Amino acid sequence: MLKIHNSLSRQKETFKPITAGKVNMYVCGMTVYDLCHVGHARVMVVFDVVTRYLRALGYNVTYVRNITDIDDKIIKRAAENGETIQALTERFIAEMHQDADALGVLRPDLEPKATESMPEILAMVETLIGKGLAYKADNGDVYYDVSKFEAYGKLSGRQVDDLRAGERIAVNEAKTDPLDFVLWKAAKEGEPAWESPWGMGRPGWHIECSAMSAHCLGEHFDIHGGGQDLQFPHHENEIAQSEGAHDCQSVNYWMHNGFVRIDDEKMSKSLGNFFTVREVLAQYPAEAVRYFILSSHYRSPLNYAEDQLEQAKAALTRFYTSLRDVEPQPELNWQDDKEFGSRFAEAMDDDFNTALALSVMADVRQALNKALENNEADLAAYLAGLLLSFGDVLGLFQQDAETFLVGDMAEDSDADAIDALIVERNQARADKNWSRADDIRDQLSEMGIVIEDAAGKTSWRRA
RNA sequence: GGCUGAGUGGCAGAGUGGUCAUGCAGCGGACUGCAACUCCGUUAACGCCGGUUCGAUUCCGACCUCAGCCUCCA
Repeated sequence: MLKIHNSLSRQKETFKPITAGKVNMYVCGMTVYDLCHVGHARVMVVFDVVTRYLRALGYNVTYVRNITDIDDKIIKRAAENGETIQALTERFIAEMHQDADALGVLRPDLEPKATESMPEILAMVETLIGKGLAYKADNGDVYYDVSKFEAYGKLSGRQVDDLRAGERIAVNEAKTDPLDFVLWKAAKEGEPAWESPWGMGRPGWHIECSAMSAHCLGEHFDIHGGGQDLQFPHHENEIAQSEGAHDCQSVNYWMHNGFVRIDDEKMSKSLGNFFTVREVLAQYPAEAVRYFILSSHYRSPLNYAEDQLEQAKAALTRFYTSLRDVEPQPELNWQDDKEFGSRFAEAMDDDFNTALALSVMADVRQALNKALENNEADLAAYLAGLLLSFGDVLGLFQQDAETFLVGDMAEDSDADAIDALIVERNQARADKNWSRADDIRDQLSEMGIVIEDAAGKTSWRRA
C-alpha cells in the first residue's frame, strides 16, 4: 500500500486516488529564461520516478508539468539579450527538453504554457473578483485579498498574524494588505501585454498554475508537486486561488522535494552557487547524475559534490559490469518476485524511498554475481531481468551495458588500437612475458582503459 | 523574531525500542603470473543532557548545532 508524505498534514498518508485506477498529477516546472541547474534536475527526476512507479502500480497517470514563459526575469533577460521573449523561451524550452531527455526523464503528458492559457487565467481572475476575493487596485493591478480566505496558511503552517509581523514583507502602497498578492499586473511601457477587463497587462506568477491545473486536470486532483521553496508563498497562494474560485478542495496530496545543496547551502540562482545540468553532463554520465539524485530520499537535502558523482558512477559501473555478460530474461515483472520484488515495493511504497530501493537492487546484483560464479545460467538470466525491471521504475539501466562501460564504439577512434593492444598483451601473457604484458596494461591505463581478465576472455572499460 | 525540517560509522545514506541496512573506502582471505573484476569474512555509528523502560540511536523533555521558508527561486 503506497504511502505519500503530504505537506498539508506533514504526515505520511495512505494514497487513495479520487477515481479508482486514475491519478492526476501536476508539478510546477521551469521558468524558461536560462539553462536548468541541478536543482531543476532533481525535480524532474524525482517526479519522473513518482510517475513511473504509479504507472508500475497500474494507475493511469496524467502528468502535467507547466512551463512559465512570461515573467519579470524573462522580460529582463530577453531585453538584455536583445531578442524577443518568444525566441528566448523557445530556445530554453528546447534546452530543458534536451537535459530532461539526457537524464532519462520521460516527457510529461501535458506541458501547458502560461502564454497559451490566457483565457483560463482571465476567467479565474474574474471569478475571484466576482466572489469578492480579489480587487483592482489604484495602480491597475489586481490583487488577491488574503484576509477573505479563511484557510490561508494551511499548507505552510503559518498564521496570517505571524506573516504580518514579519519584517521582510515588501511594502507596496497599492495593496490593501501587505500579504495580498498580485493576480494581474498592469502593463508597463514596452512590456508584453494581453487584453483584459482591467486593461492591458499580464498574469501574476501564482495564477497560471491554478488556471492550468484546473484546466488540464479538473478543479480537484490527486497530487501536486514541486520544490520545497514553492510551498510558501507559491503553493499557499495557489490554494487560495483555486479553492477560493472553485469552493472545493483543490489537491489531495502535496509533495515537496528537498533542495540540492553545495557546501551545506542551498543551490540557487540568486546565490549564484549553481551548476547547470549541462556542465555536470560534460563531466559525468547522465545516468550517474540520475543515480546520485535517487541515492537519497526525495525530501532530504542532497549535497552536491564531485565525490558523490564519482560514487554514483562507480556504483553504476558495478551494476553494468554484472549485467555485461548475461542475457537477461525478457519481459520480466519485478512485482512477481517474492523476495526482492516485495522488498522493493515496500521501499517504494514508503513515500518513494529510492535510496532503500537501490540497496535492494545492490542485493540483487550480488545474487547475480554469485549465480554467474556458480554457472547458474537460468538464475543469472532471471536476476539480470529482475534488475532491468527495477531499472524501468527508477529509469536506470536503460542503455546497453557495453555502451555504458566502453562508450559508443562507432564514434570511438581508439577502439581498434585498444583491441590490438589487448591481443598483443594476451600473446605476451601466453608467452609468460609478464613485463611486456604489464607494460601494455600500463599503457592502456594511461589511455583511461581498465583491463579485466576473465577466464579465457579479456574485456575492458573506461575508467 | 515566527514557522518547518535535520543531526547515524572515514565518506554517502536507509532504518529500528532488544540479532544484518546498503554503496564507496579500510582490513584479512579466495581467485589471478601480478593486477582488475568477483566472492567470503571483518572493523566501525547513532549531537549533548535528563526522563520513561528490564532495555533507547529509535519514545518524551531541555539544550547545542545546521539547513530551509517568511523576498524571485525547483
